[in-house]
Amino acid sequence: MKAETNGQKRSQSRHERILDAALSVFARKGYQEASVEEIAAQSHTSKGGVYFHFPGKQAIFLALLERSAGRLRDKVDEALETEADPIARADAALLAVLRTFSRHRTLARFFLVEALGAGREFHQRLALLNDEFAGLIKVHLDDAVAAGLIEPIDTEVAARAWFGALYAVITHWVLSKQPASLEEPYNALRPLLLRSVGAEQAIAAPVGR
Amino acid sequence: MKAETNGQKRSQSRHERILDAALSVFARKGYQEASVEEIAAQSHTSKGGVYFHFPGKQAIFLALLERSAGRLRDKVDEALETEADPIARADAALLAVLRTFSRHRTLARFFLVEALGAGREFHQRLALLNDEFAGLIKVHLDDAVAAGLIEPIDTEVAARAWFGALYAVITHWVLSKQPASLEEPYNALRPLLLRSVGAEQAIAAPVGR
DNA sequence: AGAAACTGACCGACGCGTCGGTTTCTTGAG
DNA sequence: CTCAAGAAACCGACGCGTCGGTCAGTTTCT
Repeated sequence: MKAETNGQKRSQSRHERILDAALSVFARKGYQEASVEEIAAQSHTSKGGVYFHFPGKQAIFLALLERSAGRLRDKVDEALETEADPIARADAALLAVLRTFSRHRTLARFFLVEALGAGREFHQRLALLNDEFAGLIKVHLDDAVAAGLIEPIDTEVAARAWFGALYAVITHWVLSKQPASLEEPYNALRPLLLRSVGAEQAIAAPVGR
Repeated sequence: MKAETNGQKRSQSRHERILDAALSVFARKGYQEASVEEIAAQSHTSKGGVYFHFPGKQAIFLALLERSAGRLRDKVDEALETEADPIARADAALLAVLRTFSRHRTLARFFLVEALGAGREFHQRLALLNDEFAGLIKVHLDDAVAAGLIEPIDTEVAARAWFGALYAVITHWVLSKQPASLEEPYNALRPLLLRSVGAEQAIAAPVGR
């Protein structure tokens, strides 16, 4: 199919431009305060143009959420491929998330702060995404237990605790302006997480920059 | 001064009733969806009556936040008095928070979920409250380090990690309907937290019900 | 020529906050 | 104790700004 016409290309790029603008506006103003008009202006189109591509404001937000989650997922998957040891894989996943957010503060703000303020309709989707990531950690902790690397623990709770700890550290970084890098606090966090599941021997050198 | 007149008493109780209603409505609908009208109805008063006691919707929310935070603080302070050992004190603080939320799901939902969705104006205040609680944990971890109970670590990050872990576990409990009690997951969480700061010897029997 | 993409003026719902008016309480003089 | 007068508390209809969403008309592509 030679469906890759100019029209579709134009449409495609406009579609992306709208999402880019939405990310910027949502991160800057929050969901409620962001107006469709402003997203339209920032993507160099008009309100009607936006409504040609999306059925409504909510859909823009959801689409942006999915796109962002997908990109984050890709980063994590990519990082997972470089490690074999279960503990190292979990560690790599956390580090990948942290590095992505570290480079894209806007994304971090959107994901961790503004998404929660977007309204009841999104809590469900957000909870699923959180569960997905916590579940990812859990899988590797389970592997580590199975491999005898760490002693048996409640990996469900451990995974959620890791997730929450990472979440708290990143969110604090997003909301304050202090630490230039996220990797510095992570170097302090990592040993804590590893020790918490009884994997002190796995504590390696600090992550480089 | 015998200012404790009937009028002030009536006013006081109405004031409280409005906050009680606001807690219920905010927890049920979220900040944006909650209407002042509905809060008025639920507190058996009128819109004008509400506006006599509060300058606006935002002020109601803020007042409720402060009242709730104060009550939680009291619970924590109370729990702290029963323990002497720094690690036990930090543990007691966490448990007090957990138990309070466990008993008042509405409060938990308001504090941990809806408050974030209330808008940009509240992030500052919320961040301060979080810092306050994380700071409380930090103090006791510092004490534990000073007393040689645990080895020196970055207590700032450790405190935030503890906070985040607790936060994640409670939030998951709020959003899902599964575990009847919060104390069960906490019994799994506690050893993790203690181990994370190298205080395994302090792991005592599970908390009773 | 016809379809797809886009424009922006306009509509309508929604809900916060206001305000003139009413009820309930407090006070103190008779 | 009684009652008038002022203060405090309360009521609810309405004004008004805001913004998501619509649509008839225009431009750009195939």
